[in-house]
Amino acid sequence: MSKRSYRQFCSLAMALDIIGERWTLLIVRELIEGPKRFTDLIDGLPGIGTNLLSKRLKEMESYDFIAHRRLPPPAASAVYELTAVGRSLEPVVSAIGQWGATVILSQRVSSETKYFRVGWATLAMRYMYNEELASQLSGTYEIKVDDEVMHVIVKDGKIDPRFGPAESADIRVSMNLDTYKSLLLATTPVEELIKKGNIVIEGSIEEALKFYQLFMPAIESHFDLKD
Amino acid sequence: MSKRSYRQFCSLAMALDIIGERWTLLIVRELIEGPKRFTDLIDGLPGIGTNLLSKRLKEMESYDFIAHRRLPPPAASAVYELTAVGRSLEPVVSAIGQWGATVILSQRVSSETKYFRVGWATLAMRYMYNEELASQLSGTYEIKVDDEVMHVIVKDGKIDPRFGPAESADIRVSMNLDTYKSLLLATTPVEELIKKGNIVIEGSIEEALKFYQLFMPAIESHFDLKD
DNA sequence: CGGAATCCTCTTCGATACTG
DNA sequence: CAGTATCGAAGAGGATTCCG
Repeated sequence: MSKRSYRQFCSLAMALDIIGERWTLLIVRELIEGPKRFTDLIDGLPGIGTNLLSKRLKEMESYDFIAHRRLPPPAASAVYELTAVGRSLEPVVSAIGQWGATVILSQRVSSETKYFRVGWATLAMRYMYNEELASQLSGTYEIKVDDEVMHVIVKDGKIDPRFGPAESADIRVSMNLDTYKSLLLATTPVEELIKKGNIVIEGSIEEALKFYQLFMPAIESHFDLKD
Repeated sequence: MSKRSYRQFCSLAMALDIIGERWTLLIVRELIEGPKRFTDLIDGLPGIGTNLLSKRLKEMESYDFIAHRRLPPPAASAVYELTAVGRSLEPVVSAIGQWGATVILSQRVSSETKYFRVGWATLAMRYMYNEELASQLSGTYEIKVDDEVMHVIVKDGKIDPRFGPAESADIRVSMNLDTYKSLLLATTPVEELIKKGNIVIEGSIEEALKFYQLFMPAIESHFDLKD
């Protein structure tokens, strides 16, 4: 056995020995949303292969940053969930995610990203939004990408992005994945996407645009990266 | 060719496509210290193998987060250095490093870490020290671990850790790697290490202990992680 | 000597098939 | 549904060689 290791007495290297393996941080991302079953994880990690997921889960459990728990009788299934140590990885996920957002935007690296889950967007929103702008806005916004739905509750300068449809939304927008990509990569102006009908909005367009602005700072900030 | 990719439209996954490969973040760590030559990098990355380092450097150059520059005639060697995009990875390195420090401490994962470079410590100090305590201290502290030397200039609540000996140090401490490990992992009380002569101090012991306190918060904070 | 290419072995990954 | 078993493909790592 004897896991692969950098064998360096350095907190970065030792951390990477633990969380630097392929898929590990993506599993953490999935579990930040909440406890999940094995198959839920498979669905959120397209391409992983059941054997590797199984192996990673065991490693992560041995490091005590996830726990394998059997739910009480009614829903007699087993779930994986983050422990306190696992949750302490949120700043790491957030730092990498933010770096990714700005760099990907600055390089327009859309590549051929085949997969998308709306849960990934809810997580990203949580660390990408502009608090100051959020305090000037309030309401419930429902967003549909392809056939997945999420909604965001904006209130008192905070946002609460959630998976699934809203009970009562002030505004509903829907689009397909390609449109969503051009929206986030800022390859096409929003206004144009709306005019062309690629984005369908139920409710006030102005409010929808304001909502979009909440996530624009990241989109702008890539200009700072130029040498 | 066609690099391996998660192919997910998620900033975390896309970032990991770029920086998640083995060794990549450790190369960034090395270059945060400053521009380095190929062989300097090899020395700071024990076990990497020249072919793999070469491959990683090319990848990183293609993503524009490092640059390969030839120095002017006197020192006619080529160096690698971080670009602005590369430097923007510092928060990532810092977040992972901090997580590593606390978790490693909480689990006493010393493992069999064979390698150590004093440059790794200077980097770690930069994001691990307690600013409030630092403001109550000033002076130049020289630290020797095995046969490598560093020094830290503490002034106005800031610290400046550097590679190499100090021109004039107020306090000099020296120890071997094993002692350094028990010091940082807090497996043995400092006082005992000093008494036993494992740590040799030139100058005020009290001042040396105060200096050590600068880096203790991280050592204490692991208790927060218990479930 | 610094840096890169080649060759070879070993481990890890990824996809599918199979089992309780 | 929740994994285990299997196997070909890709990547890692060490040594050696080649080029300047």
